[in-house]
Amino acid sequence: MADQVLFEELSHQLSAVGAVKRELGRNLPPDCPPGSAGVLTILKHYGDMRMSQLAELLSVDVSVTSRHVSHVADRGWIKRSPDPADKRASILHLTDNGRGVLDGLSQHATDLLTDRLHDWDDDDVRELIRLLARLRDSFGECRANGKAAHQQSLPSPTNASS
Amino acid sequence: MADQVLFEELSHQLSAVGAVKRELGRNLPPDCPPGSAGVLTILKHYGDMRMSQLAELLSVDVSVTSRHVSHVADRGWIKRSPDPADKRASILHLTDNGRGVLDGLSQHATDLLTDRLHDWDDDDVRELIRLLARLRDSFGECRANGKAAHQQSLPSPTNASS
DNA sequence: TATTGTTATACTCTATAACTATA
DNA sequence: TATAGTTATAGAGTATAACAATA
Repeated sequence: MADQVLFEELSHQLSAVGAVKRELGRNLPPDCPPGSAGVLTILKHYGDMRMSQLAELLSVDVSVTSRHVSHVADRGWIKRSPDPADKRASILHLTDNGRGVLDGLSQHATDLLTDRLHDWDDDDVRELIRLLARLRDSFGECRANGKAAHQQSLPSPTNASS
Repeated sequence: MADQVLFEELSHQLSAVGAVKRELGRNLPPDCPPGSAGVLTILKHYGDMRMSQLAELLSVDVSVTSRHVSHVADRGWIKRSPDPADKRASILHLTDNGRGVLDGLSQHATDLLTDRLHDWDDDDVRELIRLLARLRDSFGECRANGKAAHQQSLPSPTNASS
């Protein structure tokens, strides 16, 4: 348990992350805004899933996810297959086309980070990843209260294409 | 220097921070959106400054900063004083009124973080703050290339009210 | 001529609420 | 009745460009 001064400072630093995120979101293909990139990234990372699961992993409302999904589906970057277990739902699947787009995005992000973080060593990067993931868990638990079933049914992160 | 897999993961985790920021931005007073809170926070943290410096610290364009500043100035939370050294510029100053609003915001953020991060210890919080600050520096340096003068003229962070 | 700051415009992201179809 | 997704609406953030005043 930390004290108030630390929490104020953390709050401050979290706000500043926005600039980094915007920088990472620049120079994307015109048809691929950050929201679309997020969809593709999650699908590659975790594999096929339903809309509701994707929304949970993106940490945004299902309605928002629906629009992003439509955007990438219109461009053939993902495919919506009917879910045999529930006719209301669809299974979202990253297409080869989408995988190609994602490879470009990934390369762009890597290039930028390679430049900006040239003086970081692996341990610091790993530590930052670990703490951000934990931060997200700490905030996400309460949101998933009482309906943790989907966590179990989610596939583990698998970089299927690499 | 880290490798591509780490950078992809970092990019992914950074995206997820948005949910935490939105959670922190909820339940603010109706007249104080996150952008206003950012202005007040920076002014308390660093002291009086000009619009351009504030924009730099917020990591957004001056035009955006101008709008946020107008919003909080209209409500008497900051004061714009003419800059004796340059008639085009103003010095932004946090008022007592604004300090009061900020105390409320700060309390809200602290309460939320106290709840969510109840199982974190100080060291992990400090480490996350350190890495986020460094991340910001790594991205900020390039932006200030060739015009680093303002960095020297900025007062050091001082929690003037605490 | 260059710089500080303001304003108009347009784009993206987000949540809420109402709605359809299925469970 | 409850849940999966879609769509319409509205609010907030941001950047670009054109502009006024001053350096």
